[in-house]
Amino acid sequence: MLSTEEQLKVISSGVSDIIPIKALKEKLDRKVPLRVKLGVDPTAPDLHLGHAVPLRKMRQFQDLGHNVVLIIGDATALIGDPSGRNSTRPPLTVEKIKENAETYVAQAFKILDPEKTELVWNSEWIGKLDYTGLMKLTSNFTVARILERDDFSNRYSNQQPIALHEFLYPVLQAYDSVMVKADVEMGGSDQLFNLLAGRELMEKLGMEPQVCLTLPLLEGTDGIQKMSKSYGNYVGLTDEPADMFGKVMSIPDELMSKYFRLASTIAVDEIEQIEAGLAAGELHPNLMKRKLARNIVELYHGEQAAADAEEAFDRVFKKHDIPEDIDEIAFEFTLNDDGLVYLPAVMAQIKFAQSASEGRRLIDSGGVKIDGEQLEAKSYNIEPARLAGAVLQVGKRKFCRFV
RNA sequence: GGGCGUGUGCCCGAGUGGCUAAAGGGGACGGGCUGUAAACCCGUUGGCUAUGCCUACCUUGGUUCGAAUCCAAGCGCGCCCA
Repeated sequence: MLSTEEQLKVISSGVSDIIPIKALKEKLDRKVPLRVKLGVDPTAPDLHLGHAVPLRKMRQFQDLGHNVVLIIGDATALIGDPSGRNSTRPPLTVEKIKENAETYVAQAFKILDPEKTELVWNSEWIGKLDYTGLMKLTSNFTVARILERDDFSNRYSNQQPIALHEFLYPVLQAYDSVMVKADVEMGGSDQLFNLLAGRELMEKLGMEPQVCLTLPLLEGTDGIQKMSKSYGNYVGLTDEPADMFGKVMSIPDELMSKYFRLASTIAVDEIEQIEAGLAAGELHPNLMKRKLARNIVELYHGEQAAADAEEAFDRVFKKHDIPEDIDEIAFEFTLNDDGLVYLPAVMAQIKFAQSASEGRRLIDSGGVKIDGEQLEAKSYNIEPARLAGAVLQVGKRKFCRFV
């Protein structure tokens, strides 16, 4: 095992807080593998790089020789985490939870080392809690303590309802920590309250309290809002290699370092060199972003796919060529009275434009090419011979070949 | 239960009888510049083979030659009183 100092360097890379850092040092000094806990809500079946952040951090712990406990919160999912919410979440059905959990685990093991992962469902112990148990458990927390939490106090003062069972969420999450005897629990920075509740409960029950490690939220490809499916700025773990590469390339430069630290497998020492090189202007941002993109694609799709994705990227965006693999579309052209094809309608039908009107506008603004040749404004009607077997390009990234 | 206010395009938001397919901003998209980054510049942003036609300002009905704009009811949201 590496020295405490060396381990801390890796562990603290990219994190937003470790509370208390001193306790973590003491734990590491014992040279005994730690139990690192991450609880996940089986609510989001399609994971993206934002979800991968805590998983990556878990993997780093594993690589340092520690063990991780991944808790599927199937019991707590019935409540729904109130973190960052201003209203009660609708409860999930049991079947849906199972289904989500399965996809989650499948994707999570692309990152985690299965050998060093203990996978548990918290219904195992929460489901066994009886009335007496629940009373004992909840008596460890006061209403005032729970109400301190921002989400709750805001809702309370804004006269928005807080259902009684929502108070149980932090309590049960804390109970998870007790049951798995966690040394470290990690979560997003919005999870701090829940993590601290675990620390508090363990202490009350006479256990050594866990260390809370929070990770920053990862911004999406727009560089502004947190990565989320609903903002359309996410990089999905199951995205096609070429897409994934392109999306990573499109993140703002300022975000590179964060992505390196939170989403890539590149070693901390090397990241520090890259950061220094970029700051000094010795390394070109584009090359470094490529490195990042390649590494991330490699992680989820393998080396070959990453190399192919980069090549395809260059082809289209550097050489302005047509990509190798284009969707081939068997399309029956309908001819108008002049024996021509009305292209805007075709574009709408193959979803390259929202409507024929938009298709017309795209043509007028020079965004449409046939076999690489830009169409002039108002040239809506095309000879069928020109389209047969030709490649239609709309904008920078939409291609198809008519067959 | 009572009183008041509010509802506009993807989002915010102006408009308060005809000049409104609806100002302005954001976002998005297209073009230019580039490193598919950022910044910046230009353009587009309801539908329709289209110098015009059609559908649109919560819903339904009404007033009017004419309504996003006035009236009524309903629905949603918000505030105040009980």
